Amino acid sequence: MSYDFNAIEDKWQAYWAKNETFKAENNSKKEKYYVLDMFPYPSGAGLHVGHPLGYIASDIYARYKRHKGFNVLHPQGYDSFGLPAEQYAIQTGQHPAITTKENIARYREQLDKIGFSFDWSREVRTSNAAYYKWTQWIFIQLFNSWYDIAVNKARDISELETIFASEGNINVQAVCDDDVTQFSAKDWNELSSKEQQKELLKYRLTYLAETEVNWCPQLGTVLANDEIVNGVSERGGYPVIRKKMTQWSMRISAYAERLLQGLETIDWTDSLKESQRNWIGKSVGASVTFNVKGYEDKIEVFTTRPDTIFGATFMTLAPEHDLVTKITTPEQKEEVAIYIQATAKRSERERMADVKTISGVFTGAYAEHPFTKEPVPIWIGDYVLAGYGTGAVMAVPCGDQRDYDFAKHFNIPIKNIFEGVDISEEAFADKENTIIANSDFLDGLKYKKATKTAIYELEKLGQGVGKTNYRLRDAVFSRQRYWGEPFPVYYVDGMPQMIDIAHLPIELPEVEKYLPTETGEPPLGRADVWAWDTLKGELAKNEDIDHVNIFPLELNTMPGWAGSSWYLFRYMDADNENEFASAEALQYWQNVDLYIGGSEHATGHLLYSRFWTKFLHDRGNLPVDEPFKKLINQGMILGTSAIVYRISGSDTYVSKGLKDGYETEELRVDVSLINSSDELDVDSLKQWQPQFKDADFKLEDGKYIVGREVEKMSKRWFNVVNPDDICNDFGADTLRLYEMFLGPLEQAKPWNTAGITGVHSFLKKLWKLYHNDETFAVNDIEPTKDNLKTLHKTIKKVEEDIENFSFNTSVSTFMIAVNELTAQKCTSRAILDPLAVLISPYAPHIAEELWEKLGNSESISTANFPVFEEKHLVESTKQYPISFNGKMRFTMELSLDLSKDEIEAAVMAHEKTQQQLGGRTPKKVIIVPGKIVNLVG
RNA sequence: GCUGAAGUGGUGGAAUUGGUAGACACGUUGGACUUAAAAUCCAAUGUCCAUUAGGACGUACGGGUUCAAGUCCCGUCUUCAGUACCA
Repeated sequence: MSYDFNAIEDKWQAYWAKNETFKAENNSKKEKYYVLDMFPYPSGAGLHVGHPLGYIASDIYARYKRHKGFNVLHPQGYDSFGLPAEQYAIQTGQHPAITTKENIARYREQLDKIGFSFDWSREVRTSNAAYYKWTQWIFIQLFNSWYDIAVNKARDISELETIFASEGNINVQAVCDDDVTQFSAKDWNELSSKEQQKELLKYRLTYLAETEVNWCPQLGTVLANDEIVNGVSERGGYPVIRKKMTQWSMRISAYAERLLQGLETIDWTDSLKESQRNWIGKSVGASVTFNVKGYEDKIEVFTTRPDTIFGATFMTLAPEHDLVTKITTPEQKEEVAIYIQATAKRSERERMADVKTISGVFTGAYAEHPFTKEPVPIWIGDYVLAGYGTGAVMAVPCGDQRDYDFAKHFNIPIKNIFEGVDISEEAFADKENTIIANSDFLDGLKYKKATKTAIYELEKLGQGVGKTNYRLRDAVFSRQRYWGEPFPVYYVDGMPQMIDIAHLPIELPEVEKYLPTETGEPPLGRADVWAWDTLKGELAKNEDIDHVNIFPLELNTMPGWAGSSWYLFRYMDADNENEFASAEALQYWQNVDLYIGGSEHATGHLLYSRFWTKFLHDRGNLPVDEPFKKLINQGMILGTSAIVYRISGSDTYVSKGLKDGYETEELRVDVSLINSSDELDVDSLKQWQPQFKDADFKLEDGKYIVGREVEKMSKRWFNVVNPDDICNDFGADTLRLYEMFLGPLEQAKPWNTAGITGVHSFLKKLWKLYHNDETFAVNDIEPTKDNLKTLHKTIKKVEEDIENFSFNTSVSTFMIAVNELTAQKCTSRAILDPLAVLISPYAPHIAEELWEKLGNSESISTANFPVFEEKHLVESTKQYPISFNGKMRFTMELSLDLSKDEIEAAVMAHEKTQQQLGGRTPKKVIIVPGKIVNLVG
């Protein structure tokens, strides 16, 4: 009876589907455990072997936790809105809804083949109206909220209106737009309704504002900061320009401090937390106001070094700073205009690439130093960024290298305010190891005290205040695209109004042309879309908003991260039509215990979902304020591309070993045409693409050898390996084990099919352990001591491995166990029964099959097992000979099932006995739980 | 530049806390079975010296601590990832 993996896997996948084996119950007395994968974009390319890596790891953990007796929620779904789905639809000329549906069907088929224990009854798709109804609902909640700094949480906007009506905004501490001015209750009540709405918009957590956005003409949309990499769009790599547009924004900046603090409470990797910290970019310092000589205007700067204020010998403004044109003197006007034009021409990317060149120009104007009242020349320089702080700096050349370089370049005086520090070569940026000098009342003080004193004195003058600045910007939330959630918004007299939640969802209309436009006009704005009759008709039923026939709807759509920011909660109660999830479900499942996904979402999805979670928590909609308790980043599986070498200008391809004799160019060819020793199947290549049809090949030793390159797995490099092929040839259990065996979960590693036979033959050996040629060979004889030792050793190691997420070493442990038990000719049920349990999280199909043959009625996947619970004494005594001062001595290692305290007590007793007997005591005893290392004389 | 991670055989990678470095697997070599191949099984496989017995050297490099270092400390080099004029 051979190991027929295809039949076994089909059988059990059908069984699991039919019996809904992995359906999680919302009402359970068991302890809950929530294991989640980052849900995929259903792109047209389908899954490659890299995608399931994280899913396999989470599946092992989910299955393990079920065995441990937990009620495990392990759902899956699709992030089906957003740019990738739409780009694919554009390429294939089909409607995104159709391609998305097809892609999802394909993904599902591929996922099912691998045997995941997903609870598909809870599947979510962000592009389903039943789902995005609640995305729209959350948007409305954000619109109806403001952030109260006094209580440090979001509150209902109606409460703010009440405050305004009774006392104005004088006592309100809120996160709001910069241009908010003070008003009294009387002022407020005298405002027109429209003016009041305008004012409230400055406080709402999602608001409409004319902002400088990152506009990508090729994609026809704006992009968030995290969607731009090195100055070009993350998707497609197209140029991005700055443009002013009226856009919806999310006031995530209100949560900057809490997003930072919350990192302390969650179990994520340090590098990921560090990325979020950098992205939030907290810096503590002071805001200082400089008066401009001859003008009423003031220049506000942010500095982290108010202690160095006496070293400020000039100021630098960003070329885009509002005051530049106003304060520039007539003599400098031309020079300044030329400079501004030149910098505007340089793209963001060029500016970033070229940080060495120092450029700037003097405005001719002077500010006044707040303390010395001396004139401070005002310069413009593109090293000052308009987007950070106030777009202006007080330049302290002695303490900041950039200011120093700028000053040297333009011969601006440098004043040394550090005692005994040489600044003739470079600035002195060290805060800690110096004393301030030449600084009036700051003389003789150290950094800390000087900072405090400077802020105190500035506050006394009314020219400064201690301030904490964050790099985190509010997130632009509008996209000029078709394939996204419509906003539940219409406009009356230019002011946004929320559509009543009774009318949700606002469904995305069917359109003929969904391509983006280069001008920024949203696709929904095209005339043909005004067949949006369903919506209009629906809205018209409500007399209050009958005027949607006259007043326009919001035509932008939401960005890709909208739906993914809260999907984890929808899984808890996926079919609920009345709430995004019921209070009971949310209370029971709380949040995700284990989240596995790629690190590329560090500053996007993972930050936004934390933000929405905190917001919904503030508004009483969630019991938790962090979405993901523990997070693991799986490393990427890379492809190994195959390269052929074409002799330039010819149709002749030369084998790798001969290529140095020619001038060649490299072409990538499909990796499936290559065998395990890098030899190319020339005939298949000729079939593969027309360009190779009549090609000649220069062989070495009768073979064409290709070059190899490890790079990202991608269709365009022809290096994609499809998991379906692996499942067909070796089985899903082999694929699962092999992906784990490849190396540590979190590490990037190239896919290489070479080693897969080792894992596959392990499964065959496992099968043979339970079978004697044609018959099932397990019996009820007593296990031997060796049998038990092998089993218990394996249980201990596998449990440790799973808890530590070192799945790769478990596979080795299984191999050793099977080899040992085979050598021991073990046929005892008492061993082979628990062994099947142990392997089942990794290789569930074969485990189920063996488990059934063992005569068990219940599915191995649903039963709880004591095997992971037992504590066992592992008897292993090793002796290591070591050399100590020229004499042979021994160390002894004992593995005991005792706590650390118990071991300590035992060692003390041992020492005492040894002393009483006059024997030698150990020189050193190292104790760790479960083990003693005992150095004896 | 800064931050983080890492550097171990021909290859992927093991080695909880300092305690037999190279588990396990791939590959390679030899053997068994077979008419043959595949499959399967067995043996060898860090490097060097030695016929053997055995010995020397070995975890990027240079130092240090220790009875004992892949692991800890100091310095250097390299690679990968993230980030970047953040005032």
